[in-house]
Amino acid sequence: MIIIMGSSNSQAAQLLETRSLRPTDARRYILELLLETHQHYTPEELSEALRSRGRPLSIATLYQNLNKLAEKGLLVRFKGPDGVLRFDANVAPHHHLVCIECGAMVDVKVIGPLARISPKPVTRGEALEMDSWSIQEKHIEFRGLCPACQAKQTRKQLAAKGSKGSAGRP
Amino acid sequence: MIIIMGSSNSQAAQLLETRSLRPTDARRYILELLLETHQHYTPEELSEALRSRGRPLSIATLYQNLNKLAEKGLLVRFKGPDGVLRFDANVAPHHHLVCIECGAMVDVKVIGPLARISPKPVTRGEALEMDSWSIQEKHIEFRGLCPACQAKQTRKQLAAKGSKGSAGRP
DNA sequence: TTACGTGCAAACGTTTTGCACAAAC
DNA sequence: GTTTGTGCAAAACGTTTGCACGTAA
Repeated sequence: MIIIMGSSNSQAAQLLETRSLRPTDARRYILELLLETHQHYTPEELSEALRSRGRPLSIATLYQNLNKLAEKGLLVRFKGPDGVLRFDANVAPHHHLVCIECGAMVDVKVIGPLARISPKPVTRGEALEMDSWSIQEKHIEFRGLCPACQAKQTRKQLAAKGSKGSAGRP
Repeated sequence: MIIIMGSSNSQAAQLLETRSLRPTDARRYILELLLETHQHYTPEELSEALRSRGRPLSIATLYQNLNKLAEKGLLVRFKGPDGVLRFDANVAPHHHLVCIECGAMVDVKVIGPLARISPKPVTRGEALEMDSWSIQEKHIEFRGLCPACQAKQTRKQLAAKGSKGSAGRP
């Protein structure tokens, strides 16, 4: 087997090997796409992206492989706040920027004294229970509007107004 | 903000009135249950809880009313990290303790300099984009094991050991 | 009376599974 | 040759909807 141009092509195959997964086309295509784009794709988005790359996969194969890759730790499988299933090739811990309009997600690190952040009960009944939780991880979601949805909203506002407005925004 | 036990009967009816919703039995039962327990029920859990209180509702009625109550702002409708649909009668902003095993959720406030926490891009492509997000809200999820799942896990470990033990293999 | 709420059953979109065939080891 | 992966179609799951009947205003 010859490997040319060492970018994510070989990386995907290598990752599969490290988990004793057969480096089939389907798996490489999926993994390459997620590694290259750093995006948090839904199965549907993946299906379309793969088709548009000339690598269509049956829906069953797609789901089977996404689940297998996640099970082996090569992908993170999760659902966004909107409940939509997504997969992420960035398996290191990180936080998220989430668009409240379209559900888009971007990975972020956190700047600031995160260690000092701690929970405090809101309701009486839960206060008792809280002591006995074992907290293992803190995950922050920064919620707002992604550039695209912001632009859409701005456009809508301008259209609704008519005359007065502010400077253009790229 | 402590709710006196036993007063929620009329409270539910009152809340319904404030939103011009007919105080039907179905709605009162649902709202009372959520107000009393401060829990983040799934539709299925609600259905069972209502049945065990002698107030069974058809699944259609349950969903229809949950959605209507959420639409009117009496409940918050959202999906947990596991993607399971849940409803919460605590409509004030708050953070969550989430069980990574069973998905249980408890409301918390946050102690600490939350204002100083800010995002920072993880990946190259996203760094450019990040500047143009408008962040409106920070939501923290404290992830770990709830008391019940902790106990379950401890029991399992004890059972698995017997005498000597070292590593556990996932 | 008239509008709205209920509950059944059927529809819906998403994800999973059973199976025969094909590919990888 | 055995094990594993693929893809089709069908099943399963949670949620929503159409409709006839019942109930609150």
